[in-house]
Amino acid sequence: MGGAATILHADLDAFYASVEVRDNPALRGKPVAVGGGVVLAATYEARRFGVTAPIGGAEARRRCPNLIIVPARFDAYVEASRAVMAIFDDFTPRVEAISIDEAFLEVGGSVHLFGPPEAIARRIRERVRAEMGLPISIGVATTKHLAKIASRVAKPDGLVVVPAGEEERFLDPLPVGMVWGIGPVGEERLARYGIRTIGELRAMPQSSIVGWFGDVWGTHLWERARNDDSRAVERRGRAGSVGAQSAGDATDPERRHTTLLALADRIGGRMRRKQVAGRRVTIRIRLDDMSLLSRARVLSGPIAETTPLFRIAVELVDSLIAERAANRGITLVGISVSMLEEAPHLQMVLPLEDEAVTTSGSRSHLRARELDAAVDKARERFGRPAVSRGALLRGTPEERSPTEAMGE
DNA sequence: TCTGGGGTCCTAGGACCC
DNA sequence: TCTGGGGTCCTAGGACCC
Repeated sequence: MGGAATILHADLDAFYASVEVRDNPALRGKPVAVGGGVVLAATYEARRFGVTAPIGGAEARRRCPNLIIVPARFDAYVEASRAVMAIFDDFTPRVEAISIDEAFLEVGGSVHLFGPPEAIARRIRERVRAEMGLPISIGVATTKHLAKIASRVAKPDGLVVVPAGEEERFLDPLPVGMVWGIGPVGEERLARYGIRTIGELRAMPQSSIVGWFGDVWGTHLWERARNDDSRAVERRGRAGSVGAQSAGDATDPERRHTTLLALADRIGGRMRRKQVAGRRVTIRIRLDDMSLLSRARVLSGPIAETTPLFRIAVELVDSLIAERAANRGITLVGISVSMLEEAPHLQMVLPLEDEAVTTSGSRSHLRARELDAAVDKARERFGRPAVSRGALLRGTPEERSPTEAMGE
């Protein structure tokens, strides 16, 4: 089976909460949660009381009366994440960041410089502790999947190495919920067949698992149970979608439209900053019973402008509500844009570009682009709240703009 | 215990084409 | 005569991850 154990999975412990404790020593050793309405992260002292993301703030206080709740500072977390990833880069060029607080590292090529993988893992942990003041756990194994499980077992603030040849002995006693991709629903389904550990899952014939979970998923799970995972560590390309959502009462149309505009604006701004545009717009609503409904539209050309995105979203959301959720409470709305393409020309409107845009798009498309550019620029100088787009909300969507900015 | 916001991937079924 | 099989694209929904 496979080669040597050269894949690291590094995972910062209780990341947001650890940053808060680091920056405010008075919090050290105390039960701390980050968030407000909902707990986003909690220190291990708080977890002992059952405070885990994502429970509500009120419930968290009930479980742990001494809990200290601090608001999230996302800028600080992004900054800390970048610095930690830069430390990883010092040990290997093959770093695959999979979220703000975790990454895979392939260190097979770094052994001649820094010693065996276990030594590299130890040095990384020391540097992150010394330079960033943050605890980090690392798993070392022959595959990504196993390294990820190993880092979970290592938590908090630990290191677990699974040498080549030891994979099954390590995996078999662990609960199936540790397998990446098996959540509460999958765990429950497997329990009905009497399968609770990875070893029990591994003992099942592939045909049974495929029968339960479908072709693709079943095969994935079967392979993961036997550590059959050949995925390489690769630097990530850009994301496949850009989205935003907002929980809260959106039953009233006016309020809903205001929320949708804010979401479209946030998404549009992010897309323009990343220089991408997308062809599919998906909206999502949540009803008062927590059920979710979605609707999508594929456009003939990609968009990244706030105005058309807003108008398409309103249309999809309102028609979905009219057809499927009239007289129901709406508790969340969300927009997402996918099927992204590079769009390097989006950010600025230059004089020369006017012609190109007018011939390939419509006149209103160009105006939307100019408006976006102006708003983006003003925000850069004066900050977000300085500029709002009140005019878009007056009247019905149809009255606002003469042309649909989607493809022609 | 009724819970945020950002994502990914998969399934099933329908429309449509040859 | 309503009938094959294969492929692609799209829509809606679900589960999962951090």
